Amino acid sequence: MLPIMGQIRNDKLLKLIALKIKELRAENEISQEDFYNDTNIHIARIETGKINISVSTLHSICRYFNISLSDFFMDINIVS
Amino acid sequence: MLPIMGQIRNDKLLKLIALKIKELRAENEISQEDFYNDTNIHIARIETGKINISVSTLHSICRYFNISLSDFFMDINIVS
DNA sequence: TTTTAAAATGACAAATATGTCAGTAATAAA
DNA sequence: TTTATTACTGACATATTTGTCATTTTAAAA
Repeated sequence: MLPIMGQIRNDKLLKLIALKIKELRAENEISQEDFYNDTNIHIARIETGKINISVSTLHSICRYFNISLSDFFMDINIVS
Repeated sequence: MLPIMGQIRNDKLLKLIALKIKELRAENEISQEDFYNDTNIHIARIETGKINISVSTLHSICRYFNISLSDFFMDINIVS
């Protein structure tokens, strides 16, 4: 039995997700405000890694940037 | 501006996630109860697609099955 | 058909995300 | 340094997930 920690927020993961989203937004030159106006997603608190977003929310973000969820996680590999 | 629907639960996505988890559990011959005992994650309500789980929770599930998040989403591609 | 194991559903409290605004800090341009 | 833009933080109500059990339904085995 692995020492799985259940749903407890995985901060390292959230930080990487935050970074990735920041990158996508930078590449596409979209401001947080633009993003909010287009999606109603308050991305600031996501980009600071404070929020453990749902898969639906992440999916919406990926769709906005035309990237698949699989690609989104491509360079995100957490061990613990 | 795309007709993004914000964080509203994406049922089609949740169904596919549910299926994928079911598959993983079948492949590994783990019962929901075993899974629960090992992870404290109540997977039944996830496998019925009723819950829009967080990325941390999904990450825990993937770790349990030794699969990356990127691989998990490999065959999950939703348009809308 | 009865027993047994597994899956699905339901309930409930506590924690947390989400939607929405407003306000502050940081950065860049004039 | 002032102005303008963008990023970050905080707050609050509402909705939803999560943790935990218990119960019902389904399916498989005896």
